[in-house]
Amino acid sequence: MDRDDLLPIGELARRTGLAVSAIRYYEDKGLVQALRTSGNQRRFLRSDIRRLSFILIAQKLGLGLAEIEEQLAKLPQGRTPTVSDWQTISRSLRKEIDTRIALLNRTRMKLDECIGCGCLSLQRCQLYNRDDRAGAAGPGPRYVLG
Amino acid sequence: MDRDDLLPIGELARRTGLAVSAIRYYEDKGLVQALRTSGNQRRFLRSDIRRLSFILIAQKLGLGLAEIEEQLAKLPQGRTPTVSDWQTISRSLRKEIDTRIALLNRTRMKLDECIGCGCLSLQRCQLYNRDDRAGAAGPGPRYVLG
DNA sequence: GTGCAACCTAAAGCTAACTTGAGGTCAAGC
DNA sequence: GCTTGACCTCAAGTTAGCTTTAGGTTGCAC
Repeated sequence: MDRDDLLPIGELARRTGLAVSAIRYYEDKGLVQALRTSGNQRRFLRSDIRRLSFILIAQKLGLGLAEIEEQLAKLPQGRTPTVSDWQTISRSLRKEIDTRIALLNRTRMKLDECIGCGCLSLQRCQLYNRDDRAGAAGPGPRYVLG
Repeated sequence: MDRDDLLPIGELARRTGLAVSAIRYYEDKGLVQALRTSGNQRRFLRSDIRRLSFILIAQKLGLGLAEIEEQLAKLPQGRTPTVSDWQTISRSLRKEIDTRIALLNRTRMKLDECIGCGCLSLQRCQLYNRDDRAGAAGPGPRYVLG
């Protein structure tokens, strides 16, 4: 881990596509940590590129920064993350993706039925009928939204 | 369309699971319209239940209110939406879902490769390698994020 | 040793999508 | 006719996730 492995914030921004201000914001929120030069400038580890990239991907999945931090908390404090550190965290992300795909499939199936029956605007709609007919099973399109 | 078909805002809230304040907000944004009683209270059509439910579903898909409004704009102004009105709009939503599922599948595939190779933390990562190795193809995990 | 881009902090501003609060009105039951 | 809960408006507040602004410092190149 020699000097050359330490990146100034601008370089990290270039590598990740993030804005410098965003990275500082993440540091503030505890999602990344930076070393400091004698002149108080931030210096990041190479491994922070992955860390930030992970944040980007997880965000796309709709996770909030707080949840992402929980995931990242599984990574080691002092040392650079190993292969299996990232494997653990990736698997967890994969589960998240699976869940989302399943939910979308469910929604799509219901929607297909709707397209067929013209639902969404009719009494016999699979999505809303329960509430609309009975008005007792709790409000809204919860059937589809889980 | 007699009197009984007109719902006060609280009833609509109950039916959709939305907060009264949220419905007022949507009206303000032009997503729903309300009739008014002589005493200036809002009265909604039954069909607004679907309209609001549609908003809820579309939101779950990550659409913003502005985009949702675009969709809803396809519905007729004066009259109650027909079967085929909703079919049109549902099909459009279905496309959106398809896109999202495809993106998630792509991300998952890449992530699977990563779990196998330990990526995310290594040089040979499929997700980041391009940038990290070449540093030229543009920043960040764009490969996966599209 | 000087210039200037890149860096620093702290605070304020921004957008989305609402909620909350203040102060007042409406309408249905007793 | 009075109480009470549901309704009204308008303005301000809230959370997330940043960006922008202002005013100042660092560090590398010439």
